[in-house]
Amino acid sequence: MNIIISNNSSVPIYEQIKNAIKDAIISNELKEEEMLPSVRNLANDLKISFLTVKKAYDELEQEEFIKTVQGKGSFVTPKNLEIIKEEKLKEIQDYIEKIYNISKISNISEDEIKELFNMIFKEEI
Amino acid sequence: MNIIISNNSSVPIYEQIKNAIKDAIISNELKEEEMLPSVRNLANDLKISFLTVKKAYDELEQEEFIKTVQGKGSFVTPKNLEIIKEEKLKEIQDYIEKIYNISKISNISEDEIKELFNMIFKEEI
DNA sequence: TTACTGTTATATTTATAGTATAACACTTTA
DNA sequence: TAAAGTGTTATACTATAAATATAACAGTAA
Repeated sequence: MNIIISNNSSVPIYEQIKNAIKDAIISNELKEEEMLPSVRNLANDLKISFLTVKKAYDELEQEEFIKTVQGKGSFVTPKNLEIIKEEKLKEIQDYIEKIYNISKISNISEDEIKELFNMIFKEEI
Repeated sequence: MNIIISNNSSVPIYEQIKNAIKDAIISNELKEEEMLPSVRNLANDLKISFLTVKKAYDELEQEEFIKTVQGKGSFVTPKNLEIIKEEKLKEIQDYIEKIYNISKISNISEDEIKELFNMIFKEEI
């Protein structure tokens, strides 16, 4: 698994790790029941403290993306893909609502937004 | 002008003020050359330190939304509305790109997104 | 037993947000 | 010119979150 973190980002390192692992799970790069890197290994690779990795793993466990067992390691939770998809649809909905609010305040038409939308979605086929 | 701030928000107070004033300028609630509340007045109204308001005003000045003159006050910069609109379109574009990335990773179809989009944009007419 | 896993506790560093206070400087108006 | 309103600056302080360092502890598997 390829995790890239940035020190300069305003996003905390543990959040960056969380997001990278979530994405890997959702895209099936990390499969169900698969073991994640150990907190110490990942910490060494990323040149950060293992406590930072642990924080990321702890939160991923709370959100039920992974399951950690002392002495064994952390593993991807077998999860209903539909549930994850619902969560992602919710995220997209939030973004669309933000776009909606900007458009209302700035007097930007729905057509202009659709144009942008089509541009971004078509440009890579 | 009506500014509502929240202490609990993870968004810093000075950012909340910035956003509220930007929105007021963009929606023309605050018109060109109009004077903003003084740092002390706004600070009193919001029950916060005037330094927090000043920080918001300083950044708004850097972004050229307002112009501050010592001894006089802060005023809305006369600004090409097209430039502001371009900035807002850029913001929308960024959100659409985020949506695009989520959809790629999560295998969510363009049609599903369009459906959400139409739902949100149509529901308030 | 050894070498992996994760866990916990304590302390420290760093950066950011926000506050408090006081003194100072410019502008307007009576 | 004085007063009252603007903004400015400097210093110090508090609170919080993020991240680290270190060390000791505990479970698992070969």
